[in-house]
Amino acid sequence: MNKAQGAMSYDELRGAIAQRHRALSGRLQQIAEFVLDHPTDVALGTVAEVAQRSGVPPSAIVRFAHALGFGGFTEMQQVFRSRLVAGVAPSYKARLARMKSEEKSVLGRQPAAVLSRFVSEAQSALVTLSQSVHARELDAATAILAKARDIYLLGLGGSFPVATHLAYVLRKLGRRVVLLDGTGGSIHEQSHAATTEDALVAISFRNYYPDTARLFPELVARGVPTISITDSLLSPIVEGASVVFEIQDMPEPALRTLVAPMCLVQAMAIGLDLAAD
Amino acid sequence: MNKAQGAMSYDELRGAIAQRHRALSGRLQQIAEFVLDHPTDVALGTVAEVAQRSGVPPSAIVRFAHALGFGGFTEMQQVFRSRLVAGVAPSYKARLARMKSEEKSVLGRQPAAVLSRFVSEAQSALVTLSQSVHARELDAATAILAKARDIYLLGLGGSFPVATHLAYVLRKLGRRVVLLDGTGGSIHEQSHAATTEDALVAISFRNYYPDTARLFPELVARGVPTISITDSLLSPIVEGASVVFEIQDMPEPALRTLVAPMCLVQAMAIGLDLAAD
DNA sequence: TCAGAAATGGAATGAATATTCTAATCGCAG
DNA sequence: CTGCGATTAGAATATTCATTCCATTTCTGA
Repeated sequence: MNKAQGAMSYDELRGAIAQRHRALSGRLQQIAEFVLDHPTDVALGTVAEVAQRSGVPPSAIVRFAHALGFGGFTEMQQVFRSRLVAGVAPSYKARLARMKSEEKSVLGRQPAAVLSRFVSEAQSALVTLSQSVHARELDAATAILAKARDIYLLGLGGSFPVATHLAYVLRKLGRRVVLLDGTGGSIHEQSHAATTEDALVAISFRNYYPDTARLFPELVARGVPTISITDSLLSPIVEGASVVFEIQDMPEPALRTLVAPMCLVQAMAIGLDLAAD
Repeated sequence: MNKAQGAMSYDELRGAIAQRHRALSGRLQQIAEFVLDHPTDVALGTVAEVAQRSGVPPSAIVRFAHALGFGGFTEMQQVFRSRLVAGVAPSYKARLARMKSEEKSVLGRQPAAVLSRFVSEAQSALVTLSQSVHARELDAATAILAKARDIYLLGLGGSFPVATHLAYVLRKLGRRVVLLDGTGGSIHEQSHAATTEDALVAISFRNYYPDTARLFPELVARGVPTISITDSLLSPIVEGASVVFEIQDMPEPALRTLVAPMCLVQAMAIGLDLAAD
């Protein structure tokens, strides 16, 4: 009733409820048991819904929140909601908050701190990658590459390193690769020979490089099987693609690490090689 | 507008949004992009909040929901909430178990298994990186780059993606960069203008690219301050370097992920930018 | 350039919601 | 059995919210 409950984590709240459980009145104990058993209902439901499911009148729910030191049900609900967002987005929220705060502090500006920040960012990007990429897509992608005579790679601007890396690995594995980099003329000319017998791997993140957005539909229209690696289903290289890998939470261009797409393309290339035997 | 949207999963909704995106009007497209980027905000926020964060009037949000075939915002929100609920149920343990089982199942030859192997390799590479790089070296490196007029980047063969990535980030930050890639002539000519006022970042791993081994000593001899990123103190770009970053345990060329050097160069670039203010 | 159509923004509206208030009930000591 | 304080339930209330409506602006095609 007296504690400051301003910023409380879900686990702390669980502890507080368990601790005070004995001291609560009958109805309030009943509610305590319900909310610990059904935290998701509390997070997303209204007072009336929670009241009905736990078999108490709505006002009792509000009294329960008051007894725990919250200003009302809405305030308590925030804690239950934080549990949901923590479960679904281990990277996103924490990353934004951390970057914001560290960016301004003196500590965050020292190169060593910057490095450790990028390392942990890369870690979470890898976790997200392994969760969001499904076996079906990878199988489809390697199948396309296996049948391709020549493999065309389209990745410009910030995505160029990914394309060059994939080119390097594929060539090491003996595949015929055409890297569309615009050197010595237009990309159009470089890609002119691509047919339905070949394959295209396109990589593009915001802001989508104009040439990529322009060339991609042309190759799709010519019937070239296409694997897209991008950060949004709305990107210009999604429509018409045979396989799409979506890599979420790419930070702004200067801050993105490319760790996730680099890993992905390498897994594609090596997986292709292993499956071929 | 016509589909029955009764029971729709979050992934299905994503697909539907992406599919109709082009057919939507300007404002609605803007909202489509926002909701795909901030699904959590949509799940937990009110119409007014979502409207404000996405920079549109509340009525537009409702029209967006209608355009997708929902009866209103509340109906659409249910789908976004289902994502939160799904994310919290199979918690940490289940995810780990899934990775473990996938790793062993039916050989490690399936593409999905290959990906998870690269991911965990990359994870450990990042840990090693943050342990082996010391603040003193990073400070020295950023100091060199801060004083440099032009920054020359030398990374060929398998290291080329690292060089292009560093070039991209440095240019985004407004630095003058010369990427030594041998396009349109010899690398020697490209590097001819480098002086003691400039700086060189050299990246090379086994087997050391011949051109790199040849060019590096020349620039050192001309007194160009040099930062080397390599995998052994015996590599040809160590002797004479002002700062050396040694990244150990690099696998054979085709299998290496470049995750560690990518992170390192980015931390260098951003650290340089933050320290400059 | 103009007319018609589509889209947009903002205010108005009515529903839904959390909260408060009060009368009734319960528990309990004397 | 009685009276008092704590507790409760449900109605009343004030607030917040989603939705609708309409005047205005912005596209589109001739």
